[in-house]
Amino acid sequence: MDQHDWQIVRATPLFQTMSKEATERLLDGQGARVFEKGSLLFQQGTPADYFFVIIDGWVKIYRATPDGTETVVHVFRRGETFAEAALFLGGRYPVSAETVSTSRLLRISGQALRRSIRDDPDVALAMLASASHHLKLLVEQIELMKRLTGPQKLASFLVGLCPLSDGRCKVMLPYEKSLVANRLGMEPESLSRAINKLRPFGVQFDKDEVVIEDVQRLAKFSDVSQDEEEG
Amino acid sequence: MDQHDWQIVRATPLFQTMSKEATERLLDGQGARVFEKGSLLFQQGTPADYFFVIIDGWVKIYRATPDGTETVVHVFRRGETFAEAALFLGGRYPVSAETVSTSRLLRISGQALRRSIRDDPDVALAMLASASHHLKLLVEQIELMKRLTGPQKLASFLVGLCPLSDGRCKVMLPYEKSLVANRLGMEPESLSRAINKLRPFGVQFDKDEVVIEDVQRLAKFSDVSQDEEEG
DNA sequence: CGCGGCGTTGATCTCTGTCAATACTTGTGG
DNA sequence: CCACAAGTATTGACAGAGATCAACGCCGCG
Repeated sequence: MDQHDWQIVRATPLFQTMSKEATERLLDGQGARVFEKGSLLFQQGTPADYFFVIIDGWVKIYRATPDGTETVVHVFRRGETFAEAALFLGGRYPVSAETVSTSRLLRISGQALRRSIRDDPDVALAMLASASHHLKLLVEQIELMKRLTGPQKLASFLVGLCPLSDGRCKVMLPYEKSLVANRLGMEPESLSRAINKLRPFGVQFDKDEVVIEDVQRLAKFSDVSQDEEEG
Repeated sequence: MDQHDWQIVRATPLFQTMSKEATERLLDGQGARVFEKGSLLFQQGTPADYFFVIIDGWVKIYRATPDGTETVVHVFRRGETFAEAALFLGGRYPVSAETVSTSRLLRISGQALRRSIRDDPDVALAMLASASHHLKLLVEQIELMKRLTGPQKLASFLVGLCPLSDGRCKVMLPYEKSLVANRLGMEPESLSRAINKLRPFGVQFDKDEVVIEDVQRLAKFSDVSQDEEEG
């Protein structure tokens, strides 16, 4: 693993509070593996033996429903870990995971993790911090889903993509629009319409490139009751 | 703490995998305290020093939004623990908590918990199992919110209230309908209408008493696309 | 008795899902 | 280089679900 990858690992919520030694022990000298776009990392219901660190790329976590449709629970990005929780839940993944872009991932053994937790209380605390962080993310997502309209959800999604919190900003949609739509709990058609409704607020879409005139204004739009701004 | 309370504690996801000794150390000889309906247990943004075990009653976890409305994230019941996660998240509660019925709660110090985790790896694993359980609940709730219509959400809520998984069942709504509505992500008016739509499926409402003719039928209704049953 | 909180009902409107038709993109093979 | 097919995105028309607004009933309480 090179210096760059190491930096990303050390910046994750899970590893940032963990000691250098404990981290190295867990990684066990393994490097990141490349997964093509669309690779199934694990499937709902199968034994949970590993968790993952995303060095680069995007991974969707989803549940398949009886009638074949899938519900995207979350899409993780570079610098995040996922599936740690599954290792403590009776040994089976409660969701499925798939790369939605070509990605580089570290795979870490659940066995090793358990051993580390037993050996080093700090690892345990780091795990708890990371799990709590995930909880918080989900809580926020629930709130978001309940409160906001389609265009507002899109706005808050875009704001989350921006590296800056104000001013002008150009970002790229990290994955397909149909996935963005699912992620935001709407149909692709509704996403298209949401995109148009955002245009008057200084958001220009061109393919998968998005130019946001004023990030703060967009953030405001996603927070306040929709018609308090000029339309 | 009497025998009965102890049994409830030992049945929680958190304590069931924890040793008897570790549990006793955490409880520290303290008994359950009674909280009137409407008691604020902690407020979003304040320092997170304790977590709670519900011996009896119901507690809502919610977030206040800028414009004054509140979004209910979850309502916990007897035999559940909550706010553990907050103890590992930079020291502040990210949500508020309030009893929605008169309740008996155990309050456990975050300090003591951290100490226990350092002393005993099994406590750490129990905590992780519990956090993972909460994660799973939230994931399920997200899926539920995205996929189901109002009546279906109500149906799945009622099924969750039933002690049995089939046959006839009579339950009481544990808290006000307006809270049920918020919990299910809809307006009180829509809940009223959902109640009516469930009547043809063998669900009778009388005030806060609900008689369900056939729990399994109701469960099926909440799972399948709405119009596959007679209506 | 009258007030206030909660719940229901009705009318209306808005948003989103659905279905169908049409672009646009990409990759394939001639 | 072009033709074609498959996947993906957009647009329009329509219907249904739910929000909103307003009115009213119910009930507990001073």
